[in-house]
Amino acid sequence: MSLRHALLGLLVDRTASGYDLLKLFDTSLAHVWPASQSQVYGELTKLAETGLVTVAAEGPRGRKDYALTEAGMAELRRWLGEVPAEQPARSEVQLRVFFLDLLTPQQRLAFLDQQAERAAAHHAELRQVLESEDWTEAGMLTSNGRLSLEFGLRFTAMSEEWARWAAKQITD
Amino acid sequence: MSLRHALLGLLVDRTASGYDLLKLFDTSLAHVWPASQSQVYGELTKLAETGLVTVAAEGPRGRKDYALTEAGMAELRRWLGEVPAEQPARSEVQLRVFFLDLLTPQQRLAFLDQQAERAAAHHAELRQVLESEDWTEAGMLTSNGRLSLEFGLRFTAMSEEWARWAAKQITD
DNA sequence: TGTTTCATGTAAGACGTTACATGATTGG
DNA sequence: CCAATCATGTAACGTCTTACATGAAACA
Repeated sequence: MSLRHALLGLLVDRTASGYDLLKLFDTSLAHVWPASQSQVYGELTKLAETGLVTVAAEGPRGRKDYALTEAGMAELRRWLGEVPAEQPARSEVQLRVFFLDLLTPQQRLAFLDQQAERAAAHHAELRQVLESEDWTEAGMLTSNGRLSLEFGLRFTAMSEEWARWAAKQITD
Repeated sequence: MSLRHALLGLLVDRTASGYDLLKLFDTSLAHVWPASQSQVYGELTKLAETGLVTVAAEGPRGRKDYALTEAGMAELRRWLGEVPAEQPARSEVQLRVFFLDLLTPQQRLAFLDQQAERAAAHHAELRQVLESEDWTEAGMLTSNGRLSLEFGLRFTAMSEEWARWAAKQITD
């Protein structure tokens, strides 16, 4: 139930509509916990029913401004205090690697090259975020966002290196 | 639909029952694409209905030995030839990092330390697999399995380093 | 006035998890 | 004969994706 907690977390220092939250997801949380429109609206309704958030105000086009309740804040803290369960790591790319020898040598190499390129592109994208963001501002990329971004940078760098290494391995 | 293709892939060089496949998942594919018992049996039934696999033989306790059909092999190759869609990376851990400042400084440090320990433990586990497996044997860990294992090793090493780095960052 | 942006909602279906349910065979 | 292992299946429930549907307000 991480989506629920992501929403609660985003509502800690602002009140927001589903529409606003959706944009926050697309910017700050996109690489960490993506969510679709229907999911966000659905979850907000449930959250309001449970009393973890309330509709603090209604705006122009049926806009509902949600605010975190005390119960919501308590739930968020409870979740953060929990020891997270180890989540099963699923990687379609690694699954393909398992069956790589069903491809021709050229195809294998092309696949790994492509993965390397992809990781490099993603890395560059994150680097741009790092350089463009104003880390002192109270946007959503606080110092914590910086930590998470660093993880992304390291992950993409590692992924590219691995793909290059793997390509070399299968060339022998 | 990766589960489907994982099953087809495992049936390339052996015929196997759902029970056998389940064990293969728990050993070789556990870290790449885990699957539950009900999922495996359900998918095999669908696969047989579609004609991608057939029941080649029936054994003792209602055991069904599945074999890959030509259509199944074709589908597997088609899938492997495809350019994989970039999959949304969800990480509960990184989501928690985003909201880390709702915890006390001690809790934050404890969380990151725990993550570092977890990554280190996972890394050690994979290293054991690397050292114990006989890579020349035709078990399921072929040279491809080696590539995938290397990814796991690098990923867990990177994760630990990141967590240690992050812990240092928040100490300042 | 017409296009863009804001804004919310629902429905169908795929995928995954956990739990329940059942029974045959093997080996000690 | 009893326990462990082999072996399959179903049902309920939660999550996520894609697509459909609708309309108000802002702005040019």
